[in-house]
Amino acid sequence: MNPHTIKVACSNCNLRELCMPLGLTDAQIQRIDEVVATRRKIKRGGTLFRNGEAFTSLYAIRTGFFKTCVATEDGRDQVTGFQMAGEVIGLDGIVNDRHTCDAIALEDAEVCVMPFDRIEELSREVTALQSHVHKIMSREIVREHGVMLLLGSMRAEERLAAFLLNLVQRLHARGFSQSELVLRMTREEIGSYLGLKLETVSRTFSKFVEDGIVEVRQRHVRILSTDALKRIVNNQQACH
Amino acid sequence: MNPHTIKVACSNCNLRELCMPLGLTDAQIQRIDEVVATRRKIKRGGTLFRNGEAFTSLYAIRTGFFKTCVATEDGRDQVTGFQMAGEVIGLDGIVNDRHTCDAIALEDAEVCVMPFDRIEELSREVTALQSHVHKIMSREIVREHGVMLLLGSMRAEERLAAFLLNLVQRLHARGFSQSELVLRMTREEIGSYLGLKLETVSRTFSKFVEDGIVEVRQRHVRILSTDALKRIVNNQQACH
DNA sequence: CGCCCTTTTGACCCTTTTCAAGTAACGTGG
DNA sequence: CCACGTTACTTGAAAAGGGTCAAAAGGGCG
Repeated sequence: MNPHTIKVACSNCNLRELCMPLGLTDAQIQRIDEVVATRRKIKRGGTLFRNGEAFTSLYAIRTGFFKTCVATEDGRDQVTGFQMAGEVIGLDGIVNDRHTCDAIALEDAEVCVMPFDRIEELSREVTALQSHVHKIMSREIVREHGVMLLLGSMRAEERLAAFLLNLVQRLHARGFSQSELVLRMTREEIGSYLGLKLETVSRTFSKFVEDGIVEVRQRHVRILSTDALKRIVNNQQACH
Repeated sequence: MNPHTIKVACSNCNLRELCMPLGLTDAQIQRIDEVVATRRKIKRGGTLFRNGEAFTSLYAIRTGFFKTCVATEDGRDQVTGFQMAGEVIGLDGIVNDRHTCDAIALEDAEVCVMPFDRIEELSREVTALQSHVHKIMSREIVREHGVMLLLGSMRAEERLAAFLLNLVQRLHARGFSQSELVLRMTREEIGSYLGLKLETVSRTFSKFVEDGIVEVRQRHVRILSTDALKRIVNNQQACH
């Protein structure tokens, strides 16, 4: 065996608490290692799966950053989410055994391939895994409710503020800064996610900079006032 | 036993093919009857569950029509979906053991109460049920992708056209007309779902009427040209 | 070093919202 | 069954928020 191929199992993965259930016995953790069949590396710009492809597996992101997007025949396109380490993608494929969106890596990435039939088999035996799978799917449904609220009832500034707060909060949960982040996506991709044109995203960033709420240098963003962003999302008066 | 209380089980429910898996053995169908604990009637305007309430069960709609909506503290409100007979609601509650949206009956309704712990227990034994639960959740995720596309990239006419086509298609699958429908919700609720103000919904209906695409009398809608609606959704030229 | 992609900014236009007024339908109670 | 109050719906006019088009500047990668 190649000495460089370190056996990386869920049982000793530092992301386990993000993508796997807690409070398992050692025996159960051993079994859950069986869920991950292989790993797969995807280069920046590469696709993990595409609309129409056969669904076989869910993917847990080990490193890197993805976007998922849906498209229509007439060329409309919508980013449905941005996913980072510890998050699971591919749930859309379960219902029809085909993926209905594209998953594209926004930076070099590595995922754990978890064949879905194996997940189903094992979750019949390990109750904690069964519950975990249900919670992951439910969490995605609730997340999308939030996006619908954003798209349906917020103005441009509110959308961008909510977006930044959400990103930085998820990054912070992974040990990164609460106030600084590097965007992995273009203004156009942000706009597609937020239901705005890229020019509007750019202008809104500029407005935030003018108002002293954030500093922006390219894709590097430093949040100067989290509270101001929260006030914008909550549609409150600035009470400097 | 009350002679008026007819035992209504999944095994002889004509909606079974909508809310339960197909191709079961008789023995499996018997077991699945155990999933439904009770039934519950909700009057028009009543709530099936509310944001913050403890999650215990999923609900299969037997009769009636529901809306689900999320809200923020600052009074923002978003209808996340309209549900009809044979559809399952409550999936949002799984992740945190609390509901995160309200489910409100838009007409007198009856639901089958399916305690979730019982569903999980039984789906460990009946593979078809397990698979079915996964597909229902995945279907909801895919549906919401479609709503995100609508909210993020369509104009008012396109949204309303897509909405009408979706409604009539689901009603047709339940044996109703392909071209006539009765809206169970107000213009305001349609607007909330579509990310539009009620005035815009009203104006867009009026425009469709002017163009001879639909007839509207209050909540009664007759679709005169399904093709025209499809062309609007697909952003195509009218080719009279 | 140079090309290309991304981003910014301006000016103008279009869609939708806002505000307002009036009308129609519905349900409730007498 | 009718009158009344309430809610839902329609329509107009003005305003605002984003979109579109265009041009130019800034970075990054080969």
